[in-house]
Amino acid sequence: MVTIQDVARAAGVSPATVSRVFNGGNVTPARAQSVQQAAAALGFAPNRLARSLRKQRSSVIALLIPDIENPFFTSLARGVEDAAQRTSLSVVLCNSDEDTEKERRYLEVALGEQMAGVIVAAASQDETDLGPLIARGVPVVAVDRRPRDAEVDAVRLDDRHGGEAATRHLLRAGYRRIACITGPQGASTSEERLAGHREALRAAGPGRGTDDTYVRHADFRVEGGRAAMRDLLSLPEPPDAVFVANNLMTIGVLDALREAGLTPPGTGVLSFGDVPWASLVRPSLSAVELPSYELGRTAADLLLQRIEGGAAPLQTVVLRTTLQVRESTGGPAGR
Amino acid sequence: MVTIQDVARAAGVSPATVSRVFNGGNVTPARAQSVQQAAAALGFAPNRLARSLRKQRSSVIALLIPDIENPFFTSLARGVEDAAQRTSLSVVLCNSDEDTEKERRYLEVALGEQMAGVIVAAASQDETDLGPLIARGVPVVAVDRRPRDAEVDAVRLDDRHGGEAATRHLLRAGYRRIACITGPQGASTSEERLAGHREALRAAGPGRGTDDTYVRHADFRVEGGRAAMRDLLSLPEPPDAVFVANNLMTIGVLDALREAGLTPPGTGVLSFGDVPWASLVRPSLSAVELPSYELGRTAADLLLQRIEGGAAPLQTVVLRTTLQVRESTGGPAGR
DNA sequence: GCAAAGGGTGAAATCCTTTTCAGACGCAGG
DNA sequence: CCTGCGTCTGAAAAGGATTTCACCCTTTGC
Repeated sequence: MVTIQDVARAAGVSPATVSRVFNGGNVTPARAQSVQQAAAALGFAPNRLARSLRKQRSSVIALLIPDIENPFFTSLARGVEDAAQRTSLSVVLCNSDEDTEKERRYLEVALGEQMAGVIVAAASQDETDLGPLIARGVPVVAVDRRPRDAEVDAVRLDDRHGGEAATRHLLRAGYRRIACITGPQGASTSEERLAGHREALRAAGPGRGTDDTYVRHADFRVEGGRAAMRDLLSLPEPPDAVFVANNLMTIGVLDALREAGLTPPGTGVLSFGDVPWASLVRPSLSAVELPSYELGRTAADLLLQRIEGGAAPLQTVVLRTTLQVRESTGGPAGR
Repeated sequence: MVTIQDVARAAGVSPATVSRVFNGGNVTPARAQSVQQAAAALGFAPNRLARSLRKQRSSVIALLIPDIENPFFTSLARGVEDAAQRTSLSVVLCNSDEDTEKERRYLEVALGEQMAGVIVAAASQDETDLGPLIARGVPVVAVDRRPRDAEVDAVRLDDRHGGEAATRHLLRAGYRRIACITGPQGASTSEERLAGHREALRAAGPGRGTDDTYVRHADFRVEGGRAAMRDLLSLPEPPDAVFVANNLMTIGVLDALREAGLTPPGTGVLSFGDVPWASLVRPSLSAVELPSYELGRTAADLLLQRIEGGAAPLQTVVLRTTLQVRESTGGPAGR
């Protein structure tokens, strides 16, 4: 391995000078050039471990997401990348797979590798422990999901408002028995979206939105959505519409409906988050649109700001969701 | 930051002994226990930079993929992760976005961070330079796409055979003017799949499969597929079927067809790789099924083997694709 | 003409761990 | 009783960069 020493020797200078050439110290142009030449000739590439060890900070930031197969998160990842692109920091992506143990391992790596910062969409509200990172002063931004009690910057969606708008739309379209399939208990996004759903129901009439006959908790994945929908359809009085709290579960829901010989808008379906490759779905569905890319970009901007040393008070940025109405024919069958 | 020194002091031993406790050296049980306790009490987490620097190898492997928004690659990534899971190595994902410059940067990071190994689905057959990694003895496995002239282990699909099977299927179904939308020039997968397509045409009759009227090169993305299909449809005599060389482009193709008021199987569509969330597509499409997950797992197994020190001769593993016939109604309209 | 300021440079310390080396000790075999 | 071997331990070197410090040499300002 060719080291800074080798370059120094070849260029007839000290290692300190070589370092200055690469990091913008004061070096006379002539010397700088001969160092450049020597480095090029020897094929010198700085050892980033040594550099990071000395600087007590690496030039990598980690992005920790719970499901790499969900287009929402990959789009978010693109946003993070594009923001980081403009700096000298690299992004590495870690997929926790909604597994708190895997997540814990990745957080440990981030800490041990002295990463410059971490953006995390927490696998769990309670078990995700950002304490060690925060204690060591590593900048952390929570994105999408907020870990409880963590003193960190956060960027999230207006989940509650989005959920409310979704169910209100179904109500306006004339549906009467509106179910909600939300995510796992303990995820902030699950709870908030469900809360919005309940609020819309409550506003629609006294006594509504208080019982859980039509509420199901699933796992934010295709299979979970399918199972939950099957379960709802097996009720003596099945729902005539459903608000689904994420994109993947909606795919399962659509599949369960098809199985049962039902299709929107006969049964109303409103998804929180666009169904991936939505152009393929006929008839097209209304959905709450999520600014996933911007979520990532905003989180990255915030993180970069912190890394630069911004000691501003903690912020929470809430991005607006928008209801995208797409059904050609709205409302339940028979209307 | 609490270091191994602090633990040593607290436990009344030397740093060397603490290191031995954590890395399985010979230490008397009593001493070992007091070290464990001291470490726990102080919340000691080893500095992975220092460790890697000393060991000349980190415990991270990099997976470099060209498009994180393509479910084929995310599934591959899951395969890599699951294989690595069983070892003490962590996987970090890097998205090159089909951009050779970004890819170069990530390869530089992998080298500079002394990563234990690299799995790469190359953004380009020619510009992807694995030389420095190989020169320094870092194990590298090429997956899916093979960089030209690189002396590395490889795991890939039988692209040519898959392409041939696809077009042969369309021929058998009675289509006459079969187009091919393949990936960018210079990607090994593009070329091979196209070669298979041509071979099937040639086998069908003399003089066929030799001109490029119905061949388009696109970019493996939705938009590229859409544009290419529009272009094909604008021909004086448009094709009556198309073999599309990847999943995302197929989505664009289906969209372009819908625009033009066409649908399969009136116009035949055969995709290399399942259309994501295929359960949503009606009528369902035949496709060449790709073992994406196994591709990742196999590549990781191979890499891990190399990292362990296996000095076996270079291998290329070719995984079989299978034609999945799904159309309820086969063949062109009017048959 | 002199003092102060500041640019350019190299030696050496530093970051934190692993690993080598040598020494101390206990025990078995002769 | 001595030799030899294996286990356990700590001091110190090693890994490769950055950064501090001290020094020299020019300028600049008065």
